[in-house]
Amino acid sequence: MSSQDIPTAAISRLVTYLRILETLEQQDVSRTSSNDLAERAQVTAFQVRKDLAYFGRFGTRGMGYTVPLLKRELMRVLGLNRTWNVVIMGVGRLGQAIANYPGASDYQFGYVGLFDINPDLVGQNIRGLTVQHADDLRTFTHTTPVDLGFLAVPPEHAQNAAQTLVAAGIRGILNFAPTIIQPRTHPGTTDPTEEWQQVSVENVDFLAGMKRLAFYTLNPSLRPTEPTPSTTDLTHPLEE
Amino acid sequence: MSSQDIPTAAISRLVTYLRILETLEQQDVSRTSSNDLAERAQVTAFQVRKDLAYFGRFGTRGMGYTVPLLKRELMRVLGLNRTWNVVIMGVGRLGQAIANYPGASDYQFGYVGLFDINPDLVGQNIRGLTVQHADDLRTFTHTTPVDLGFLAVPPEHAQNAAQTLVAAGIRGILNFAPTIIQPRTHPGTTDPTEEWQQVSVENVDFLAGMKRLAFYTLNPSLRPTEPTPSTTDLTHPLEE
DNA sequence: GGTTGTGAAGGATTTCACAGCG
DNA sequence: CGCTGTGAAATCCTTCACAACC
Repeated sequence: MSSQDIPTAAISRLVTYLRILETLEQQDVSRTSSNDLAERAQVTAFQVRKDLAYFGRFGTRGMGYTVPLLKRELMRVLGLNRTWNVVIMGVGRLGQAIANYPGASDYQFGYVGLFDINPDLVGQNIRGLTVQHADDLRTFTHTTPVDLGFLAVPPEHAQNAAQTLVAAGIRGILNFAPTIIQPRTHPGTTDPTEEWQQVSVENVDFLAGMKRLAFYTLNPSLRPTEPTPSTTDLTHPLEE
Repeated sequence: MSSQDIPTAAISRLVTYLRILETLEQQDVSRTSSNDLAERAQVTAFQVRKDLAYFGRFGTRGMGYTVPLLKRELMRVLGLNRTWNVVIMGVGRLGQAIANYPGASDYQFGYVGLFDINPDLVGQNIRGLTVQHADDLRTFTHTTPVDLGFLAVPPEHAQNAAQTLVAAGIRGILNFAPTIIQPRTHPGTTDPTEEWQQVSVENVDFLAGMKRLAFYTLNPSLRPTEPTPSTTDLTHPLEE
């Protein structure tokens, strides 16, 4: 009950709220409300308020939320007000697409190194960075602090590549490979290794998304229903 | 209580189980168990059995599951034993990366059309397909049946592009843009339009994953804990 | 003996109603 | 008077224990 009482879904929603606030800010909207955010994020207003309440009190009763203020607070909560040094492991087609994707450079995410095991790629220059051999990652992290590793290798190499990242001291992995990274060095081992203990892995899985979509397109009735509180809190449940 | 009682998380896990079964089949492993699947998928064996039970009885008591049989059943459940005609809306860098990503062509997902509104791209040939103008999608669907649309346009065009897909009769959208697609034609409208009623949207969101990773790397204590039932069902809670 | 399939218990998340405050 | 913040209720999902069966 002590730690670990913030639902992971809440974190995903915070990212969504932040995105909405950025859009509002661009449109010079200065104020918003839990109802407005809820509608745009496709959740209930209760949910918005509860999610925010996990991290503090950011609104003004009777008034709502100030867009720039709430945006700043959410960025702080999510850790987006600092710089993040990122290496990409695997610079084939996928890794290069990631390196070139615009938007990652917002929020001070910066690519500081590109690594691969393919001799044809090592030495090549991509986006101003020279591709280095994966074996040199460990030495690299001695001179350059690296916070996150983006894993874009073929699925059969993903576990090994992840181990290379962890061995180099990297504690956050964004896994693009369609496979599950096991938090242990040796497949048989049951207890996670000490250094794996602190590693966070997030998955971005195109193929899985495709398959989920196939299922829900075939079975629309099993689709989770989007909440539709008519604009207001659904006070006046019925007239009485 | 009748429909809509299968957790969405269960569907994601089925995709994972299927992937594990494919790996096992490649390694000529013919049998598995809920314990084995659980360990590989990083869930509990209870969870595996419950997830499968939503869709049928696929195992043999005392024996476990037959890999090819369970694989076939999961493919059927997920709708992966039929062909899916896909169009890509938006063939900039991201859309082209998607078109070239290997693995999508498994399971009979096939790209039948590429669409964009950029005159520089329209007419170009990519992977054997000629890029067409988005305005021609509707006519296109009259001659070629299209099941799914992959949305890879810049976020500010995503809502419009989604509407084009839906207007053309497409009922499944895989959204790669970092934005939420509203299931309605006009922003103000509260009731989803008739045709949007049946549309399924799945999101594949690289930037959101990056931000969630930042949060959990900064707050490892809030990370959801992976279940670790020692290999067996955790019978013998303690010796007694 | 071993492993699945499942109703029931337990826990976690979401929904709610309203107190609290500008 | 309006909208947030929040303990309590309701719901949903996961875990469990064990019956069923090979």
